[in-house]
Amino acid sequence: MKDDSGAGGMPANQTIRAWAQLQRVSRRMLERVEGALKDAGLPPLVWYDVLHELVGAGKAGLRPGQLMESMLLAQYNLSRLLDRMEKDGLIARSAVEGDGRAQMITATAEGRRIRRAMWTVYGRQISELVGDRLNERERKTLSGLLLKLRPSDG
Amino acid sequence: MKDDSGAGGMPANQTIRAWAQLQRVSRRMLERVEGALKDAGLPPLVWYDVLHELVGAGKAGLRPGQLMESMLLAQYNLSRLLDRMEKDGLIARSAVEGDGRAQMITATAEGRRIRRAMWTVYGRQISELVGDRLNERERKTLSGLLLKLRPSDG
DNA sequence: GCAAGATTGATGCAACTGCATTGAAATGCT
DNA sequence: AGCATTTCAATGCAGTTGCATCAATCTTGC
Repeated sequence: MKDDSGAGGMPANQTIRAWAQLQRVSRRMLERVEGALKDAGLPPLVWYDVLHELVGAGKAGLRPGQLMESMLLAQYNLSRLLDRMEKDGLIARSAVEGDGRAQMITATAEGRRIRRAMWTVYGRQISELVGDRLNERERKTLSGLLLKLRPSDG
Repeated sequence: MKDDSGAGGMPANQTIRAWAQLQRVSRRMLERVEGALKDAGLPPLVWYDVLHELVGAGKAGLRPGQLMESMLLAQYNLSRLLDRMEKDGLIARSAVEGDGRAQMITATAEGRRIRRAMWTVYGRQISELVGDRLNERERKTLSGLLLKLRPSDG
């Protein structure tokens, strides 16, 4: 152990403070973004993430399992999220050749349209919340620290 | 504007990355903590926060409004959270002399006991997730950056 | 004193989440 | 081939959250 209590002990005050701030700030920013989307009459942020992944994946679309991984979303949760998005016509489910269990998810034209509309709101929020508050060096530093904090998969 | 797109424009890639990482990491860490509490048969993290505030407030307790502010919790949400905690005997509501609308929330002995039990799990998680991954200088840097990110109240 | 408005907290309802389980299809083993 | 196991996705149910609204009490201005 180098300076804190070390593995297994109780955290130092500075550690607790960093943790608490991280949670508070992250949550507050998220609320801001969700609020801005709602004010614009747009769907919640998680819809954007799905659409973003799907558009990035191209015409073939993605398997739910892939979305699960990239979005850190539970299986049952994703399943129902896709239900809602399908009902709203933003995504389509299609069967997979050669595997009757599997399915392919793609974004519809309307889904792509909504994604663009969401980005005008979402992107502006990110600019206001992060871009306008941290300069490039600070953003890099932050990214680096967050990378270290990424929980291990174990 | 100094280096990013400036107020109103769309965010630079580095900005988006910092934002996305912040959200991902924060969420993953939160899931870890919630999971650890659940594995230990303990209540969710928000219960800890309530108990922590109440214990910190001393014998007199706190008004729901004060809890709301310190916890960034919506009123209706807090109201029902307190219902559950009261039902489990961890907090008590009492009338306020001279204001029939108001109430005072205090932690019961059982509530204080549960808080301690939760802290053994929660504190260990914070150590593992933050203390063991960032040294003191890094934690300070992170805190400083997060302070800058704190959304304004406007 | 009393009506209008503000404040404090609760609640009906719809949407969402977490957990466990199920159903259906594929794979592996013999 | 035949049956157990694994994989993929959906679902029943209980708990939680968000939103709007309500009910009770207090405050203000007259």
